[in-house]
Amino acid sequence: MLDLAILGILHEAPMHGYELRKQLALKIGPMRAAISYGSLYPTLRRLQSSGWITEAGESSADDEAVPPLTSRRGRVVYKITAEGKERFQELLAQTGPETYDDPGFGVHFAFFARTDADIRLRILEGRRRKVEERREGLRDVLARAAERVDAYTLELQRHGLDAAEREVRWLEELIANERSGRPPSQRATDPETSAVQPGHEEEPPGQTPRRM
Amino acid sequence: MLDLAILGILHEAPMHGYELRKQLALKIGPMRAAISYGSLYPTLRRLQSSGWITEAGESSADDEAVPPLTSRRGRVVYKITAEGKERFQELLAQTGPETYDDPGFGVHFAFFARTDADIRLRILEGRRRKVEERREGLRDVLARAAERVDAYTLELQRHGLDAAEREVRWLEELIANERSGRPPSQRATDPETSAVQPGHEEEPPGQTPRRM
DNA sequence: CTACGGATGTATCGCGCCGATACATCGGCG
DNA sequence: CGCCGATGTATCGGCGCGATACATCCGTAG
Repeated sequence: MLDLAILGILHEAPMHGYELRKQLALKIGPMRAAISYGSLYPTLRRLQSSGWITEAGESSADDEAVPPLTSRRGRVVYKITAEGKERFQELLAQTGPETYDDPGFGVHFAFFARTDADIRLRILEGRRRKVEERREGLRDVLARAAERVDAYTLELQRHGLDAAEREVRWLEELIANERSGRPPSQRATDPETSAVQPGHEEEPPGQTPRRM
Repeated sequence: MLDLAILGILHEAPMHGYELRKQLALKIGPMRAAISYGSLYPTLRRLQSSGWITEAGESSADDEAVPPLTSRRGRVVYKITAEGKERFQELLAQTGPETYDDPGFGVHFAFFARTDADIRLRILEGRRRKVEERREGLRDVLARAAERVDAYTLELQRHGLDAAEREVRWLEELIANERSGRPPSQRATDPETSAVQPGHEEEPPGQTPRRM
Protein backbone atom coordinates (compact mmCIF):
# COMPACT_ATOMS: atom_id res chain seq x y z
CA MET A 1 0.00 0.00 0.00
CA LEU A 2 2.81 2.34 0.89
CA ASP A 3 4.69 0.80 -2.00
CA LEU A 4 2.04 1.97 -4.42
CA ALA A 5 1.94 5.45 -2.97
CA ILE A 6 5.70 5.91 -3.00
CA LEU A 7 6.14 4.57 -6.51
CA GLY A 8 3.32 6.83 -7.63
CA ILE A 9 4.92 9.94 -6.20
CA LEU A 10 8.38 9.07 -7.47
CA HIS A 11 6.78 8.45 -10.84
CA GLU A 12 6.25 12.17 -11.11
CA ALA A 13 9.68 13.30 -9.93
CA PRO A 14 12.76 12.07 -8.07
CA MET A 15 12.69 13.09 -4.46
CA HIS A 16 14.24 12.58 -1.05
CA GLY A 17 12.44 11.17 1.96
CA TYR A 18 11.36 14.32 3.69
CA GLU A 19 9.89 15.89 0.57
CA LEU A 20 8.36 12.56 -0.37
CA ARG A 21 6.46 12.46 2.86
CA LYS A 22 5.01 15.91 2.27
CA GLN A 23 3.88 15.03 -1.25
CA LEU A 24 2.40 11.84 0.14
CA ALA A 25 0.42 13.83 2.65
CA LEU A 26 -0.98 16.03 -0.13
CA LYS A 27 -1.84 13.07 -2.33
CA ILE A 28 -3.33 10.57 0.07
CA GLY A 29 -3.92 12.95 2.95
CA PRO A 30 -7.67 12.97 2.45
CA MET A 31 -7.91 9.31 3.37
CA ARG A 32 -5.03 8.57 5.69
CA ALA A 33 -3.06 10.60 8.17
CA ALA A 34 0.46 11.42 7.12
CA ILE A 35 2.60 8.33 7.06
CA SER A 36 5.38 8.08 9.58
CA TYR A 37 9.10 7.88 9.03
CA GLY A 38 9.05 4.60 10.83
CA SER A 39 7.27 3.24 7.78
CA LEU A 40 8.77 5.44 5.11
CA TYR A 41 12.48 4.75 5.47
CA PRO A 42 12.22 0.97 5.86
CA THR A 43 9.88 0.88 2.88
CA LEU A 44 12.28 2.93 0.80
CA ARG A 45 15.03 0.48 1.63
CA ARG A 46 12.82 -2.45 0.72
CA LEU A 47 11.83 -0.88 -2.58
CA GLN A 48 15.46 -0.19 -3.32
CA SER A 49 16.61 -3.73 -2.60
CA SER A 50 13.79 -5.00 -4.80
CA GLY A 51 15.06 -2.82 -7.59
CA TRP A 52 11.94 -0.68 -7.96
CA ILE A 53 13.80 2.49 -7.06
CA THR A 54 17.42 3.64 -7.02
CA GLU A 55 19.47 6.24 -5.26
CA ALA A 56 20.13 9.17 -7.52
CA GLY A 57 22.93 10.76 -5.50
CA GLU A 58 22.29 14.43 -5.13
CA SER A 59 25.87 15.44 -4.42
CA SER A 60 27.02 18.52 -6.27
CA ALA A 61 30.34 16.69 -6.57
CA ASP A 62 32.45 18.89 -4.37
CA ASP A 63 32.55 17.44 -0.86
CA GLU A 64 31.46 13.84 -1.20
CA ALA A 65 34.95 12.48 -0.72
CA VAL A 66 35.01 13.78 2.84
CA PRO A 67 32.96 11.47 5.10
CA PRO A 68 33.28 14.34 7.43
CA LEU A 69 33.74 14.91 11.08
CA THR A 70 30.27 13.99 12.23
CA SER A 71 29.42 11.28 9.73
CA ARG A 72 27.59 13.71 7.53
CA ARG A 73 24.38 12.30 6.09
CA GLY A 74 23.41 14.23 3.00
CA ARG A 75 19.90 13.98 1.68
CA VAL A 76 19.29 10.86 -0.33
CA VAL A 77 17.34 11.36 -3.54
CA TYR A 78 15.43 8.38 -4.88
CA LYS A 79 14.13 7.85 -8.38
CA ILE A 80 11.92 5.18 -9.86
CA THR A 81 13.33 2.53 -12.21
CA ALA A 82 11.80 0.93 -15.27
CA GLU A 83 10.97 -2.16 -13.21
CA GLY A 84 9.48 0.17 -10.65
CA LYS A 85 7.11 1.58 -13.24
CA GLU A 86 6.00 -1.94 -14.17
CA ARG A 87 5.50 -2.75 -10.54
CA PHE A 88 3.48 0.42 -10.15
CA GLN A 89 1.06 -0.61 -12.89
CA GLU A 90 0.82 -4.05 -11.35
CA LEU A 91 -0.06 -2.64 -7.95
CA LEU A 92 -2.52 -0.21 -9.47
CA ALA A 93 -4.56 -3.08 -10.88
CA GLN A 94 -4.76 -5.03 -7.62
CA THR A 95 -7.84 -4.61 -5.50
CA GLY A 96 -7.17 -4.34 -1.81
CA PRO A 97 -8.56 -6.61 0.92
CA GLU A 98 -12.25 -7.05 1.43
CA THR A 99 -12.47 -4.92 4.55
CA TYR A 100 -14.43 -1.73 4.71
CA ASP A 101 -11.89 0.66 6.15
CA ASP A 102 -9.36 -0.19 3.48
CA PRO A 103 -7.03 2.76 3.08
CA GLY A 104 -5.85 1.23 -0.16
CA PHE A 105 -8.85 2.59 -2.02
CA GLY A 106 -7.87 6.18 -1.37
CA VAL A 107 -4.38 5.55 -2.66
CA HIS A 108 -5.66 3.85 -5.77
CA PHE A 109 -8.06 6.69 -6.40
CA ALA A 110 -5.36 9.29 -5.96
CA PHE A 111 -3.54 7.80 -8.94
CA PHE A 112 -6.57 7.35 -11.17
CA ALA A 113 -5.12 9.87 -13.61
CA ARG A 114 -2.50 7.24 -14.43
CA THR A 115 -4.88 4.27 -14.36
CA ASP A 116 -6.63 2.60 -17.29
CA ALA A 117 -10.32 3.34 -17.60
CA ASP A 118 -11.44 -0.28 -17.18
CA ILE A 119 -9.39 -0.66 -14.02
CA ARG A 120 -10.77 2.58 -12.66
CA LEU A 121 -14.24 1.21 -13.11
CA ARG A 122 -13.35 -2.09 -11.48
CA ILE A 123 -11.86 -0.37 -8.46
CA LEU A 124 -14.81 1.97 -8.06
CA GLU A 125 -17.32 -0.86 -8.30
CA GLY A 126 -15.35 -2.98 -5.87
CA ARG A 127 -15.32 -0.15 -3.41
CA ARG A 128 -19.03 0.44 -3.91
CA ARG A 129 -19.78 -3.20 -3.21
CA LYS A 130 -17.87 -3.05 0.05
CA VAL A 131 -19.51 0.14 1.24
CA GLU A 132 -22.93 -1.18 0.25
CA GLU A 133 -22.36 -4.30 2.30
CA ARG A 134 -21.39 -2.22 5.24
CA ARG A 135 -24.41 0.01 4.75
CA GLU A 136 -26.73 -2.97 4.72
CA GLY A 137 -25.11 -4.32 7.83
CA LEU A 138 -25.62 -1.07 9.66
CA ARG A 139 -29.21 -0.83 8.49
CA ASP A 140 -29.95 -4.28 9.85
CA VAL A 141 -28.34 -3.47 13.16
CA LEU A 142 -30.18 -0.19 13.44
CA ALA A 143 -33.52 -1.70 12.58
CA ARG A 144 -33.12 -4.62 14.95
CA ALA A 145 -31.28 -3.06 17.86
CA ALA A 146 -33.08 0.24 18.39
CA GLU A 147 -34.43 -0.96 21.73
CA ARG A 148 -31.48 -2.93 23.02
CA VAL A 149 -28.56 -0.53 22.93
CA ASP A 150 -27.90 2.79 24.57
CA ALA A 151 -28.49 6.08 22.82
CA TYR A 152 -24.80 6.80 22.21
CA THR A 153 -24.13 3.53 20.44
CA LEU A 154 -27.22 4.15 18.40
CA GLU A 155 -26.05 7.61 17.46
CA LEU A 156 -22.66 6.25 16.39
CA GLN A 157 -24.28 3.66 14.19
CA ARG A 158 -26.55 6.28 12.71
CA HIS A 159 -23.58 8.46 11.86
CA GLY A 160 -21.76 5.50 10.34
CA LEU A 161 -24.78 4.63 8.24
CA ASP A 162 -25.08 8.20 7.05
CA ALA A 163 -21.45 8.26 6.00
CA ALA A 164 -21.83 4.95 4.18
CA GLU A 165 -24.93 6.12 2.29
CA ARG A 166 -23.17 9.28 1.34
CA GLU A 167 -20.13 7.46 0.04
CA VAL A 168 -22.25 5.11 -2.03
CA ARG A 169 -23.91 8.10 -3.65
CA TRP A 170 -20.53 9.65 -4.32
CA LEU A 171 -19.32 6.43 -5.89
CA GLU A 172 -22.45 6.12 -8.02
CA GLU A 173 -21.77 9.55 -9.39
CA LEU A 174 -18.17 8.75 -10.16
CA ILE A 175 -19.11 5.46 -11.80
CA ALA A 176 -21.73 7.15 -13.95
CA ASN A 177 -19.12 9.67 -15.03
CA GLU A 178 -16.66 6.93 -15.85
CA ARG A 179 -19.19 5.05 -17.93
CA SER A 180 -20.04 8.07 -19.99
CA GLY A 181 -16.36 8.43 -20.62
CA ARG A 182 -15.67 11.87 -19.27
CA PRO A 183 -13.23 12.98 -16.61
CA PRO A 184 -14.47 13.47 -13.10
CA SER A 185 -16.49 16.56 -12.52
CA GLN A 186 -16.24 19.97 -13.98
CA ARG A 187 -17.68 20.57 -10.58
CA ALA A 188 -17.01 23.94 -8.97
CA THR A 189 -15.95 24.76 -5.46
CA ASP A 190 -17.87 28.00 -5.81
CA PRO A 191 -21.54 27.22 -6.26
CA GLU A 192 -22.31 29.54 -9.15
CA THR A 193 -19.86 28.16 -11.68
CA SER A 194 -21.26 24.64 -11.58
CA ALA A 195 -21.68 23.95 -15.28
CA VAL A 196 -22.12 20.21 -15.05
CA GLN A 197 -22.83 19.36 -18.65
CA PRO A 198 -26.59 19.50 -19.04
CA GLY A 199 -28.47 17.52 -21.64
CA HIS A 200 -27.21 14.12 -20.51
CA GLU A 201 -29.74 11.31 -20.28
CA GLU A 202 -30.16 8.99 -17.26
CA GLU A 203 -29.44 10.07 -13.71
CA PRO A 204 -32.92 11.16 -12.70
CA PRO A 205 -32.30 10.83 -8.93
CA GLY A 206 -28.67 11.72 -8.46
CA GLN A 207 -26.94 15.05 -8.85
CA THR A 208 -26.17 15.64 -5.23
CA PRO A 209 -25.16 19.26 -5.35
CA ARG A 210 -22.06 19.05 -3.19
CA ARG A 211 -23.28 21.77 -0.90
CA MET A 212 -23.63 21.57 2.86
CA MET B 1 -7.37 0.60 22.12
CA LEU B 2 -8.44 -2.99 21.83
CA ASP B 3 -7.94 -3.19 25.57
CA LEU B 4 -10.59 -0.56 26.10
CA ALA B 5 -13.02 -2.20 23.73
CA ILE B 6 -12.61 -5.67 25.22
CA LEU B 7 -12.89 -4.48 28.80
CA GLY B 8 -15.96 -2.52 27.82
CA ILE B 9 -17.71 -5.51 26.30
CA LEU B 10 -16.74 -7.83 29.13
CA HIS B 11 -18.02 -5.18 31.50
CA GLU B 12 -21.50 -6.02 30.31
CA ALA B 13 -21.23 -9.79 30.42
CA PRO B 14 -18.68 -12.62 30.55
CA MET B 15 -17.98 -14.02 27.15
CA HIS B 16 -15.70 -16.22 25.06
CA GLY B 17 -13.53 -15.02 22.20
CA TYR B 18 -15.77 -15.76 19.26
CA GLU B 19 -18.82 -14.13 20.79
CA LEU B 20 -16.67 -11.26 22.00
CA ARG B 21 -15.59 -10.53 18.48
CA LYS B 22 -19.17 -10.38 17.27
CA GLN B 23 -20.20 -8.01 20.05
CA LEU B 24 -17.15 -5.93 19.28
CA ALA B 25 -18.23 -5.68 15.66
CA LEU B 26 -21.66 -4.44 16.71
CA LYS B 27 -20.23 -1.93 19.16
CA ILE B 28 -17.34 -0.41 17.28
CA GLY B 29 -18.29 -1.64 13.84
CA PRO B 30 -19.38 1.79 12.65
CA MET B 31 -15.83 3.09 12.91
CA ARG B 32 -13.53 0.13 12.41
CA ALA B 33 -13.80 -3.11 10.53
CA ALA B 34 -14.17 -6.21 12.67
CA ILE B 35 -11.01 -6.88 14.58
CA SER B 36 -9.04 -9.97 13.71
CA TYR B 37 -8.28 -12.99 15.84
CA GLY B 38 -4.65 -12.26 15.33
CA SER B 39 -5.23 -9.29 17.60
CA LEU B 40 -7.97 -10.63 19.79
CA TYR B 41 -6.38 -13.71 21.28
CA PRO B 42 -2.97 -12.22 22.05
CA THR B 43 -4.73 -9.23 23.61
CA LEU B 44 -6.89 -11.48 25.74
CA ARG B 45 -3.80 -13.22 26.97
CA ARG B 46 -2.12 -9.92 27.75
CA LEU B 47 -5.17 -8.66 29.61
CA GLN B 48 -5.31 -11.87 31.56
CA SER B 49 -1.66 -11.79 32.58
CA SER B 50 -2.13 -8.17 33.66
CA GLY B 51 -4.98 -9.26 35.87
CA TRP B 52 -7.68 -7.20 34.18
CA ILE B 53 -9.65 -10.29 33.18
CA THR B 54 -9.85 -13.90 34.33
CA GLU B 55 -10.89 -17.20 32.89
CA ALA B 56 -14.32 -18.16 34.14
CA GLY B 57 -14.29 -21.81 33.13
CA GLU B 58 -17.50 -22.67 31.36
CA SER B 59 -17.41 -26.37 32.08
CA SER B 60 -20.74 -27.82 33.11
CA ALA B 61 -18.68 -30.06 35.41
CA ASP B 62 -19.33 -33.37 33.74
CA ASP B 63 -16.62 -34.07 31.19
CA GLU B 64 -13.79 -31.76 32.13
CA ALA B 65 -11.74 -34.53 33.68
CA VAL B 66 -11.30 -36.11 30.26
CA PRO B 67 -8.67 -34.16 28.28
CA PRO B 68 -9.98 -36.24 25.52
CA LEU B 69 -8.67 -37.96 22.46
CA THR B 70 -7.96 -34.95 20.30
CA SER B 71 -6.75 -32.45 22.87
CA ARG B 72 -10.19 -30.97 23.16
CA ARG B 73 -10.17 -27.19 23.43
CA GLY B 74 -13.39 -26.11 25.02
CA ARG B 75 -14.53 -22.53 24.72
CA VAL B 76 -12.79 -20.24 27.14
CA VAL B 77 -15.04 -17.75 28.87
CA TYR B 78 -13.46 -14.55 30.15
CA LYS B 79 -14.80 -12.16 32.73
CA ILE B 80 -13.63 -8.78 33.90
CA THR B 81 -12.04 -8.33 37.33
CA ALA B 82 -12.32 -5.47 39.80
CA GLU B 83 -8.90 -4.23 38.67
CA GLY B 84 -10.14 -4.54 35.13
CA LYS B 85 -13.01 -2.19 35.87
CA GLU B 86 -10.60 0.35 37.30
CA ARG B 87 -8.41 0.00 34.25
CA PHE B 88 -11.45 0.49 32.05
CA GLN B 89 -12.27 3.81 33.66
CA GLU B 90 -8.65 4.83 33.37
CA LEU B 91 -8.56 4.06 29.65
CA LEU B 92 -11.89 5.77 29.10
CA ALA B 93 -10.43 9.06 30.31
CA GLN B 94 -7.35 8.95 28.09
CA THR B 95 -7.44 10.83 24.83
CA GLY B 96 -5.90 9.01 21.91
CA PRO B 97 -3.04 10.25 19.74
CA GLU B 98 -3.26 13.49 17.82
CA THR B 99 -3.79 11.95 14.42
CA TYR B 100 -6.94 12.40 12.43
CA ASP B 101 -7.84 8.85 11.56
CA ASP B 102 -7.73 7.78 15.18
CA PRO B 103 -9.97 4.77 15.58
CA GLY B 104 -9.80 5.31 19.32
CA PHE B 105 -12.45 7.99 19.18
CA GLY B 106 -15.09 5.61 17.93
CA VAL B 107 -14.35 3.19 20.72
CA HIS B 108 -14.51 5.89 23.33
CA PHE B 109 -17.77 7.14 21.94
CA ALA B 110 -19.27 3.67 21.90
CA PHE B 111 -18.87 3.55 25.68
CA PHE B 112 -20.09 7.05 26.43
CA ALA B 113 -23.03 5.63 28.33
CA ARG B 114 -20.52 4.54 30.95
CA THR B 115 -18.40 7.70 30.81
CA ASP B 116 -18.59 10.74 33.06
CA ALA B 117 -20.17 13.80 31.51
CA ASP B 118 -17.07 15.99 31.78
CA ILE B 119 -14.94 13.35 30.13
CA ARG B 120 -17.45 12.94 27.36
CA LEU B 121 -17.22 16.64 26.68
CA ARG B 122 -13.43 16.57 26.70
CA ILE B 123 -13.29 13.69 24.25
CA LEU B 124 -15.81 15.29 21.91
CA GLU B 125 -13.98 18.61 21.92
CA GLY B 126 -10.65 16.92 21.36
CA ARG B 127 -12.06 15.09 18.39
CA ARG B 128 -13.59 18.28 17.05
CA ARG B 129 -10.27 20.06 17.26
CA LYS B 130 -8.57 17.33 15.26
CA VAL B 131 -11.21 17.22 12.56
CA GLU B 132 -11.24 21.00 12.33
CA GLU B 133 -7.49 21.04 11.82
CA ARG B 134 -7.82 18.50 9.08
CA ARG B 135 -10.65 20.47 7.52
CA GLU B 136 -8.55 23.63 7.46
CA GLY B 137 -5.68 21.75 5.93
CA LEU B 138 -7.85 20.40 3.15
CA ARG B 139 -9.35 23.84 2.53
CA ASP B 140 -5.91 25.33 2.11
CA VAL B 141 -4.84 22.59 -0.25
CA LEU B 142 -8.00 22.91 -2.29
CA ALA B 143 -7.78 26.67 -2.52
CA ARG B 144 -4.13 26.66 -3.48
CA ALA B 145 -3.85 23.60 -5.66
CA ALA B 146 -6.95 23.74 -7.83
CA GLU B 147 -4.84 24.26 -10.94
CA ARG B 148 -1.85 22.10 -10.17
CA VAL B 149 -3.28 18.66 -9.56
CA ASP B 150 -5.35 16.33 -11.66
CA ALA B 151 -9.12 16.16 -11.44
CA TYR B 152 -9.18 12.86 -9.54
CA THR B 153 -6.92 14.04 -6.76
CA LEU B 154 -9.02 17.16 -6.56
CA GLU B 155 -12.20 15.15 -6.31
CA LEU B 156 -10.72 13.01 -3.55
CA GLN B 157 -9.75 16.08 -1.57
CA ARG B 158 -13.17 17.55 -2.09
CA HIS B 159 -14.81 14.42 -0.77
CA GLY B 160 -12.48 14.40 2.21
CA LEU B 161 -13.28 18.01 2.96
CA ASP B 162 -16.98 17.33 2.73
CA ALA B 163 -16.69 14.45 5.17
CA ALA B 164 -14.66 16.57 7.57
CA GLU B 165 -17.17 19.42 7.47
CA ARG B 166 -19.98 17.00 8.07
CA GLU B 167 -18.26 15.42 11.04
CA VAL B 168 -17.56 18.80 12.60
CA ARG B 169 -21.23 19.66 12.36
CA TRP B 170 -22.15 16.31 13.89
CA LEU B 171 -19.74 16.93 16.75
CA GLU B 172 -21.06 20.46 17.31
CA GLU B 173 -24.50 19.03 17.73
CA LEU B 174 -23.36 16.39 20.16
CA ILE B 175 -21.38 18.94 22.16
CA ALA B 176 -24.35 21.27 22.33
CA ASN B 177 -26.47 18.39 23.59
CA GLU B 178 -23.89 17.48 26.19
CA ARG B 179 -23.67 21.04 27.47
CA SER B 180 -27.38 21.29 27.95
CA GLY B 181 -27.13 18.13 29.98
CA ARG B 182 -29.33 15.74 28.10
CA PRO B 183 -28.61 12.41 26.41
CA PRO B 184 -28.02 12.34 22.68
CA SER B 185 -30.80 12.53 20.22
CA GLN B 186 -34.42 12.11 20.75
CA ARG B 187 -33.98 12.38 17.07
CA ALA B 188 -36.55 10.83 14.80
CA THR B 189 -35.25 9.50 11.56
CA ASP B 190 -38.50 7.63 11.59
CA PRO B 191 -41.13 9.43 13.64
CA GLU B 192 -42.18 6.35 15.60
CA THR B 193 -38.79 5.35 17.02
CA SER B 194 -38.79 8.10 19.61
CA ALA B 195 -39.23 5.82 22.62
CA VAL B 196 -35.54 5.32 23.26
CA GLN B 197 -35.18 4.72 26.95
CA PRO B 198 -31.49 4.76 27.79
CA GLY B 199 -32.27 3.76 31.35
CA HIS B 200 -28.80 4.56 32.66
CA GLU B 201 -27.62 6.08 35.90
CA GLU B 202 -27.34 9.83 36.55
CA GLU B 203 -28.45 12.30 33.92
CA PRO B 204 -31.12 14.50 35.53
CA PRO B 205 -33.85 15.30 33.05
CA GLY B 206 -33.49 18.77 31.58
CA GLN B 207 -35.59 17.76 28.61
CA THR B 208 -35.93 20.83 26.55
CA PRO B 209 -36.86 19.02 23.40
CA ARG B 210 -34.68 19.77 20.43
CA ARG B 211 -34.43 18.27 17.02
CA MET B 212 -31.21 18.13 15.03
C1' DC C 1 27.32 38.40 18.06
C1' DT C 2 25.46 34.71 19.88
C1' DA C 3 22.34 31.37 21.31
C1' DC C 4 17.83 29.64 20.65
C1' DG C 5 14.19 27.61 18.45
C1' DG C 6 11.98 25.83 14.33
C1' DA C 7 12.28 23.73 9.79
C1' DT C 8 14.80 20.31 7.28
C1' DG C 9 16.60 15.74 7.10
C1' DT C 10 17.77 10.58 8.06
C1' DA C 11 17.23 6.76 10.91
C1' DT C 12 15.88 2.99 14.56
C1' DC C 13 13.04 0.43 18.01
C1' DG C 14 9.10 -1.72 20.06
C1' DC C 15 4.64 -3.13 19.41
C1' DG C 16 -0.35 -3.07 18.03
C1' DC C 17 -3.05 -4.94 14.72
C1' DC C 18 -4.01 -7.28 10.31
C1' DG C 19 -4.60 -11.13 6.92
C1' DA C 20 -3.69 -15.81 6.06
C1' DT C 21 -3.70 -20.11 7.70
C1' DA C 22 -4.40 -24.31 10.49
C1' DC C 23 -7.14 -27.31 13.00
C1' DA C 24 -11.20 -29.14 15.57
C1' DT C 25 -16.30 -29.68 16.67
C1' DC C 26 -21.19 -29.50 15.72
C1' DG C 27 -25.69 -29.25 13.52
C1' DG C 28 -28.42 -29.47 9.43
C1' DC C 29 -29.61 -30.71 4.77
C1' DG C 30 -29.40 -33.26 0.68
C1' DC D 1 -23.90 -40.70 5.30
C1' DG D 2 -21.18 -37.28 3.90
C1' DC D 3 -20.50 -32.50 3.00
C1' DC D 4 -20.63 -27.73 4.29
C1' DG D 5 -21.04 -23.70 6.89
C1' DA D 6 -21.04 -21.85 11.52
C1' DT D 7 -18.64 -22.05 15.78
C1' DG D 8 -14.33 -21.91 18.15
C1' DT D 9 -9.18 -21.31 19.47
C1' DA D 10 -4.69 -20.31 18.01
C1' DT D 11 -0.12 -18.82 15.56
C1' DC D 12 2.89 -16.40 12.17
C1' DG D 13 4.89 -12.87 9.21
C1' DG D 14 4.78 -8.34 8.31
C1' DC D 15 3.11 -3.51 7.74
C1' DG D 16 2.69 0.82 9.66
C1' DC D 17 2.69 3.79 13.86
C1' DG D 18 4.47 6.73 17.65
C1' DA D 19 8.45 7.90 20.20
C1' DT D 20 12.93 9.01 20.06
C1' DA D 21 17.63 10.36 18.63
C1' DC D 22 20.67 13.11 16.21
C1' DA D 23 22.54 16.53 12.84
C1' DT D 24 22.32 20.82 9.90
C1' DC D 25 20.72 25.33 8.50
C1' DC D 26 18.71 29.83 9.14
C1' DG D 27 16.32 33.73 10.98
C1' DT D 28 15.86 36.53 14.81
C1' DA D 29 15.55 37.99 19.59
C1' DG D 30 18.40 39.15 23.25
